[in-house]
Amino acid sequence: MPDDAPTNDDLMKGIEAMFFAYRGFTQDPDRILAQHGYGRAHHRAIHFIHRWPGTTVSNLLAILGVTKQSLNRVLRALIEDGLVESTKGTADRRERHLSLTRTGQELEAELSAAQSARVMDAYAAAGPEAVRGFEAVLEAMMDRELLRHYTRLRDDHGKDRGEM
Amino acid sequence: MPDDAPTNDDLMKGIEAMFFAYRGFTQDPDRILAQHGYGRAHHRAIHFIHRWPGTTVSNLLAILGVTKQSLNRVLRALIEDGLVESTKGTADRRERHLSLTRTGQELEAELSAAQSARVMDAYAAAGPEAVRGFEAVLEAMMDRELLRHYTRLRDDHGKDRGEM
DNA sequence: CTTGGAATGTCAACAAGGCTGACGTATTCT
DNA sequence: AGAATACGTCAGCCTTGTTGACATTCCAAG
Repeated sequence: MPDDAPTNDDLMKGIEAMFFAYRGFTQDPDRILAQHGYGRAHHRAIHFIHRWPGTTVSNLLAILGVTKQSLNRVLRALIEDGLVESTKGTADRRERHLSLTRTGQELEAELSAAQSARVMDAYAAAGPEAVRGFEAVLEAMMDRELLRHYTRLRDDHGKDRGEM
Repeated sequence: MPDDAPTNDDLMKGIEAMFFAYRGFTQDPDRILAQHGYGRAHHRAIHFIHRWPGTTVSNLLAILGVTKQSLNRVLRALIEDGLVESTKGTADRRERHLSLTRTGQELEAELSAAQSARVMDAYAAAGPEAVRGFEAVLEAMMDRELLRHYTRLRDDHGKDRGEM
């Protein structure tokens, strides 16, 4: 009965927990990125390109929810440094398909290892039951706009399988 | 048995969930702040001053984990705009004790209402069991350094009760 | 086949909010 | 008396977001 009506204090605690947890969440990647002269924006690009290799610039724009000028600055650096490869589309030659080079994959692995370790530790400490709850709450809290674009991308990617 | 070993894909999903959820989490406050010419940094200051009225600048520095120059810029604006009040300490007159003015409390209430609504909706959608899991995982994911400072502040605040 | 719009890149300018380094001023502690 | 603390401030730099404008290439529809 007291469960279905969270108090203001409960909500405050949740809000502060999100703040402190997000700090912890980004801490380790931030350190690694700084060593390479990159920031979080580069991490996000690298992450989603790794996750959906061959995806286009406009897909990335929709997922990340930033302007093309902002993304382009980041992408240009990654391409110049040889971490990301940009190839013209075959079906539609206006599109650029993005993928990680060998070097890019190495950095991605390093970042992913650090961040996953933190998440894995938290999962282990809280237990599998808690993890399901964690994911359920995050799911309900997500930005609907970005999520919509992301699920669309996932579906498109599924359809594309075998033709690339 | 499969539960105690999250796959790479599980971790990836968790990582992306944190990204999209944090976006959702900050979305509504960001809109309100923009209308007032403020940003997230102002929100964080307002939040913690509201939470611990009379707290000092160095406490805030430790909790937020930023430099005094960065915090000062934000604080100066809030004080000049009449949202935050800074008063010299009585015990130690080098300290500045921060509190929200009437106007500051109004903005805090507006921000808090928006953010709490989003969190409350997510809690309601996921259920009370999930909320406990959510908090357990966040707890384990938190930045230890900031958290240490924060719990110290909470304890100090308890001891101070009645003398301010 | 022309024409509108989509996908991309780029230049310029600006703002928020981090950072470092250096310096000044009360005030307290030793 | 002198060191250390709490705070404020100036100056400059970086990343990452923004808007606006313009060019190119290419697809698709009239």
